[in-house]
Amino acid sequence: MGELTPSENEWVIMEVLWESETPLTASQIIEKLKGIKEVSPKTIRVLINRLLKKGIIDYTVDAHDSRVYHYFSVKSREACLDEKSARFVNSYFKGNPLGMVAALVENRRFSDEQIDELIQILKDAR
Amino acid sequence: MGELTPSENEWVIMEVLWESETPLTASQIIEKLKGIKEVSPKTIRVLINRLLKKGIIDYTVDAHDSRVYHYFSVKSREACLDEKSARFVNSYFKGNPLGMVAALVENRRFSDEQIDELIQILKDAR
DNA sequence: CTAAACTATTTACATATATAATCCGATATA
DNA sequence: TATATCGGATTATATATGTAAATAGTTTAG
Repeated sequence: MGELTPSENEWVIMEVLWESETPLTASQIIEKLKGIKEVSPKTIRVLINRLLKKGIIDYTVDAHDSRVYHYFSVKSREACLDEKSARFVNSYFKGNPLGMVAALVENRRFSDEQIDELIQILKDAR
Repeated sequence: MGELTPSENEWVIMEVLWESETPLTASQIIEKLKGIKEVSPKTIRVLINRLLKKGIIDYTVDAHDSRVYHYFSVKSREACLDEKSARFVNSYFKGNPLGMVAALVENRRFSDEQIDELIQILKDAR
């Protein structure tokens, strides 16, 4: 059935749902994406359906207004990120995450402050 | 014209070319992939053509045997990795590479030895 | 010389993805 | 009440990708 993780554009919707405390209607999602993502409401609804089909989100129906769906994420951001990252590192860094970080450092993707922060994170992880 | 970087499967071929000192014929590439990647020679030739079309590789013709192409990479592994990583981090970590590393650490993707190694890499980068 | 084998090119087909329009039923408004 | 609107579902189209067969030209083995 293909990928179990959100595609790049589906991810934009997931961010909205992951941020929200409560389930959101399609209209609410569309509203929150105004300005952030220039994409047609029609497209957003299709993406929502694909996420449903993938089992990454689900919805509830309000007893009062049963014709509107309230969507919520079933899969956590952490789980999705972990899958995405694992696949990425496997495909392009021979499964070695250290190679990825080394490349980021090499390409100066981190500021000095971030490097310090990272060193701290790593020390804490030991 | 779409992506300028190799797709996941195209990447497998790129690894072979990046490793090689000299340009390789399709047959040589196929030979090197024996055992590593279980994919039809037909498929490999299609992937080679797509890489050509993307401008990621090119070929030369041997004066003696002009009907055989010798393929070589035009784009470095580093450049491709940098593009891939930038896009990945932008899409899934809001452009913050630190978030990615933090997630990898969080998920225990590094051994203690690797963590030490990383700390060293980071210190050297400062 | 003819047929088998090899090289590159073209075509094919299924799935994934980005993007959006159409359709259909319900509702709200003129 | 008639119509415009809104929500969800379905259909559509183009590109990217994985995967491989068909085609055609050249070469080499028999």
